[in-house]
Amino acid sequence: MATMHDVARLAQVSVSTVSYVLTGTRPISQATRNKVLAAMAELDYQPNAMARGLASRRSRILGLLMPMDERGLGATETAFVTGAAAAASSAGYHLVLSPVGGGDLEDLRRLASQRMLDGVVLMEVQLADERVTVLQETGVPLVLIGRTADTSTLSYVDIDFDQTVREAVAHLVGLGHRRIVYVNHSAATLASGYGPALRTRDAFVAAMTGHGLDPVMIAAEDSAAGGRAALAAAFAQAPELTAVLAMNETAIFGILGELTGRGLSVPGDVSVVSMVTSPQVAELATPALTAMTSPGSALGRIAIEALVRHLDGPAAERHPDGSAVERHQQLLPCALEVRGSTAPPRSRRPVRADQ
Amino acid sequence: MATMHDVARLAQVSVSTVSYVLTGTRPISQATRNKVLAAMAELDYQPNAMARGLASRRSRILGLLMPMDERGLGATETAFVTGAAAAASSAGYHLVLSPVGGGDLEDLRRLASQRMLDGVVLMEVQLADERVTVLQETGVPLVLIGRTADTSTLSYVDIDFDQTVREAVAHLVGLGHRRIVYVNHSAATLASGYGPALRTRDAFVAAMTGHGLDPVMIAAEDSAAGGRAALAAAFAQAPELTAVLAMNETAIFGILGELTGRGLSVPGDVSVVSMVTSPQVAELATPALTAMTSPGSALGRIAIEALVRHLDGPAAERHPDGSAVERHQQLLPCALEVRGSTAPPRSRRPVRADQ
DNA sequence: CCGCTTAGTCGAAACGCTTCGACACCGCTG
DNA sequence: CAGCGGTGTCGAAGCGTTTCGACTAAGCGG
Repeated sequence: MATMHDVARLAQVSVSTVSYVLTGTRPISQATRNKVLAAMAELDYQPNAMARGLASRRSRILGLLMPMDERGLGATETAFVTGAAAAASSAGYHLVLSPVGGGDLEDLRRLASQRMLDGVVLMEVQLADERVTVLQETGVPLVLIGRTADTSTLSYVDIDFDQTVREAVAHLVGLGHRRIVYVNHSAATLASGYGPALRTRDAFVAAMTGHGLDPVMIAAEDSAAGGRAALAAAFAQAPELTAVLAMNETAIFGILGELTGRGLSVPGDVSVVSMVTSPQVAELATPALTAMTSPGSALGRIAIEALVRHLDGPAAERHPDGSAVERHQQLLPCALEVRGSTAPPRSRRPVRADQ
Repeated sequence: MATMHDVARLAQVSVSTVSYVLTGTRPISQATRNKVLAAMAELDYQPNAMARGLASRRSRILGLLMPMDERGLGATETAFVTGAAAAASSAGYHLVLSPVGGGDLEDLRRLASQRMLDGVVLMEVQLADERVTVLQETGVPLVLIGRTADTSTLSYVDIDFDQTVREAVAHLVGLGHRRIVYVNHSAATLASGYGPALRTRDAFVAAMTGHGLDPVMIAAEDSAAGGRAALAAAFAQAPELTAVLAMNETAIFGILGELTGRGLSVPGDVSVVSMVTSPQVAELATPALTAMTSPGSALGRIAIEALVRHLDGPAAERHPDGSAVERHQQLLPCALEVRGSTAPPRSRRPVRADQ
């Protein structure tokens, strides 16, 4: 491994000059620059990231902390990651993903305190999230995807669940549906304070009552079986339902399966809208699902851009004691994409008894 | 941020002593150790990863290079990642995931040359994979998931596709199926030299002819539509088929949809086996799919363990010119898990014309 | 009681880079 | 022609660790 010394010697300049060529911190004449560049090329020189980081006190590495649970990353999360990676790379940063499990809060603190990460994006934030507290304590610049309950001191980017639900409901109501059931995440997830689940619940109630309709919500486990059970529960609570709005991307296949099992057709008998879903997943179903497409890659890009702006910003105070560090707080709506799973309700739908 | 100097001063010892307490490189008396530990606790000291890395020439960071395409990480890949992360963490390493897109070979070289990664695991290896070459050139310790065509100088862990296909076919043949169609990845994927697709193709031909049966393979695009088209093609080529073996996790939902669309029931009319699939995905379908479950987390764990063994090994030469660095080469089979999508074929299946 | 190992500690030299202060040289202005 | 601001370059002092050689004080066999 060639070092800057080697390059400097070969180019017959001082080490600092080589450094200036690399970083552009000070003006260097074209002639010198060329000599140095030539030497670097000849030696196949690559700067040592550690040394650079130590001396400059910035690693140019951004961390994306993603909880990795067993059910994997959907296309939504993936879009998010790729958007973030692209944004980071074009800002001259590396993005590393760190799969942080649930339990290791101490691990998180260590990771953040070791000064290896210039900044951090935290995904899947809960309304009350200890990880946020821990990260804030370490003083590492932080942007959230999702929001905690109190967002006053935080930067975040999140989906505009309110508007998303409102649009979805409007779409169904516009088609003529009156009896719409919302299949949310599980009761346990709701109880744990998972923001999207809670916010969509409230938004659904608001949207439905706004249309003068009765909001029926079912909590479903994140599995196909959960979806089936949810649909059964839905028919029990609202036998005359004509439309299902589902937040639970995993349960939706169970919902569809159960619908078919009951001899009901989609969208003939029941319309289905999937929320916060990627086109890829929506296309998996038969018929392809009308869905609220999440702004995945935009979300990632914006989060990183906010972080970078903070890092590269002029007077970016790291530990401002009360001083006004600018916060970036932004909501992005999902876009309605109509596919084959929604249609006007049958005008005189034959009432089927719940089996 | 407290430094070692601060700790040393507070504990009234030298800096090197603090370092020895931390690393255990040299014996330290219990009394001194306690003083130092107390000082560290009091100052909330966290070693600076950069400085440590610079001085010791090892970052204790392992990279998991994963191509992130638009269709996201399945549960299989996720299991893989979590397995790897757990193994890394218990070996005292951090695991970072780097989403490397397709094009940036130069980027890859830079990443690997910057001495920020002690070792690298590369996922989704193609039979002819330039990334492998690039990484080998940088001299960074490397373990592959998957294999290139020539594996002589490489360490890898991979799925035993041969055995997996053999078992899947045996399961179907054991049930009485004679006419089995294999739905592989797309023709383009095959042409690009994607190992799993090629190896399973060959294994399928071998397994079927071994049973005295005629192997029919269809290439399907990675989408629901691709699955539908594939099924249509399958019926065109083998109208009397009673079983489908699918490698293409994405296409399988299209296959199921098309089957239903044709009025065929699973497993009554046609049995379906999904290969290299996670239980989570298998459960999404109705009925739940009989599948060959991939050894995801074991794969990740083993890859990392092999890498760590190489790094922590006694005389681990980084650039051995011809010397025998031990290679780790291992194949893991997928496990057959029978669910609801396979059954004996109808003895006298009513022949349906292709629509 | 003498040299020899061994446990325990220290000081200083790296590690490979950034960055600060200094300085030389240039062409200008007044 | 003194003085000045700008440009281009250098040397050296860090950045926060690890690690090496050296030193001291015991402990011990002969």
